[in-house]
Amino acid sequence: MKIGELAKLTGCSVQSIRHYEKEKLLASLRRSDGNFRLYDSATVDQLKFIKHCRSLDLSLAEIRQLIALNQQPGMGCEDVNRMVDCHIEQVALRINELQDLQNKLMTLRNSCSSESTVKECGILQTLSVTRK
Amino acid sequence: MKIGELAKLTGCSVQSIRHYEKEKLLASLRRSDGNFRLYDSATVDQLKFIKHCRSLDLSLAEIRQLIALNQQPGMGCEDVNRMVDCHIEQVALRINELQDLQNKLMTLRNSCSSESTVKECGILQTLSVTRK
DNA sequence: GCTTGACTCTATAGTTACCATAGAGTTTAG
DNA sequence: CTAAACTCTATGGTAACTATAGAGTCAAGC
Repeated sequence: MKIGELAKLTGCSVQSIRHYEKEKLLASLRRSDGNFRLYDSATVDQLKFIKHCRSLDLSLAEIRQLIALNQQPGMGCEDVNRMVDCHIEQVALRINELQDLQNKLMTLRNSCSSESTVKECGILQTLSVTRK
Repeated sequence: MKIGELAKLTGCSVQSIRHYEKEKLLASLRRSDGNFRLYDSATVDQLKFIKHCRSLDLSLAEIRQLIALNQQPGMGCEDVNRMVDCHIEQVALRINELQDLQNKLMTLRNSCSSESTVKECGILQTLSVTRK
């Protein structure tokens, strides 16, 4: 199977696949006589794994780690748990930041009525004031 | 005042200031004989304005727009209002995305107990399964 | 006068996970 | 046999900086 078919089967773009290969998430496999990448069904599964991880916003570095861990079946999986825990924490932090931001933006928005001119615009005035 | 002092007064890094200049958020002002940038107190205010906007996660392009608008005092400020509204919406969307992500990550995390081995790790298994 | 240190200058590379493009080669269908 | 569709590599772009290199400037102390 060539890269285009793999892309269709997995929903990844052709460039992503080449990118993952460069980043060592996919082994560089055989090439055809004309130097085209050739894949089999195992790659389809691997790529779906990667896609699934990406949908959870895991970084390529983290995914690389998971793949490596996956090849040590006997080891404990605390590292995996830790990674996910850490990720959950990061996301929680980011949500809090954004909620703060949301509040600030709402306050800002309320400082101007729509019929105002730039000169009197409460938003621009607020932004110009030095605070905290 | 040279760039280092401006940086200290505003809490921006020296590089950021140069970056803002390159991005046309600050006018390129006078230079000293030795080609050092020279600033006055007006620049301090301008930079504080920019910093305030950045703390609200407005992009440099949006800030550039606001600065331009600010120079048209007679015009209506609907554009300003629209920009802020749009931003609020974007942030709300992002928060929702992250909350979805949070839920997925929690579910994933619950699929593995800490004492497991890689081979049996519920997380890795879950990630390997093709879904949806 | 000279040196040392602190400061500044420009230009460039790196960050992240790709997307877009150029220019070339390969394969396949008509 | 040719044209379309596909693939290849290499490069540049995204956002808002940070970090670095290598060079120049300036003030103070000896």
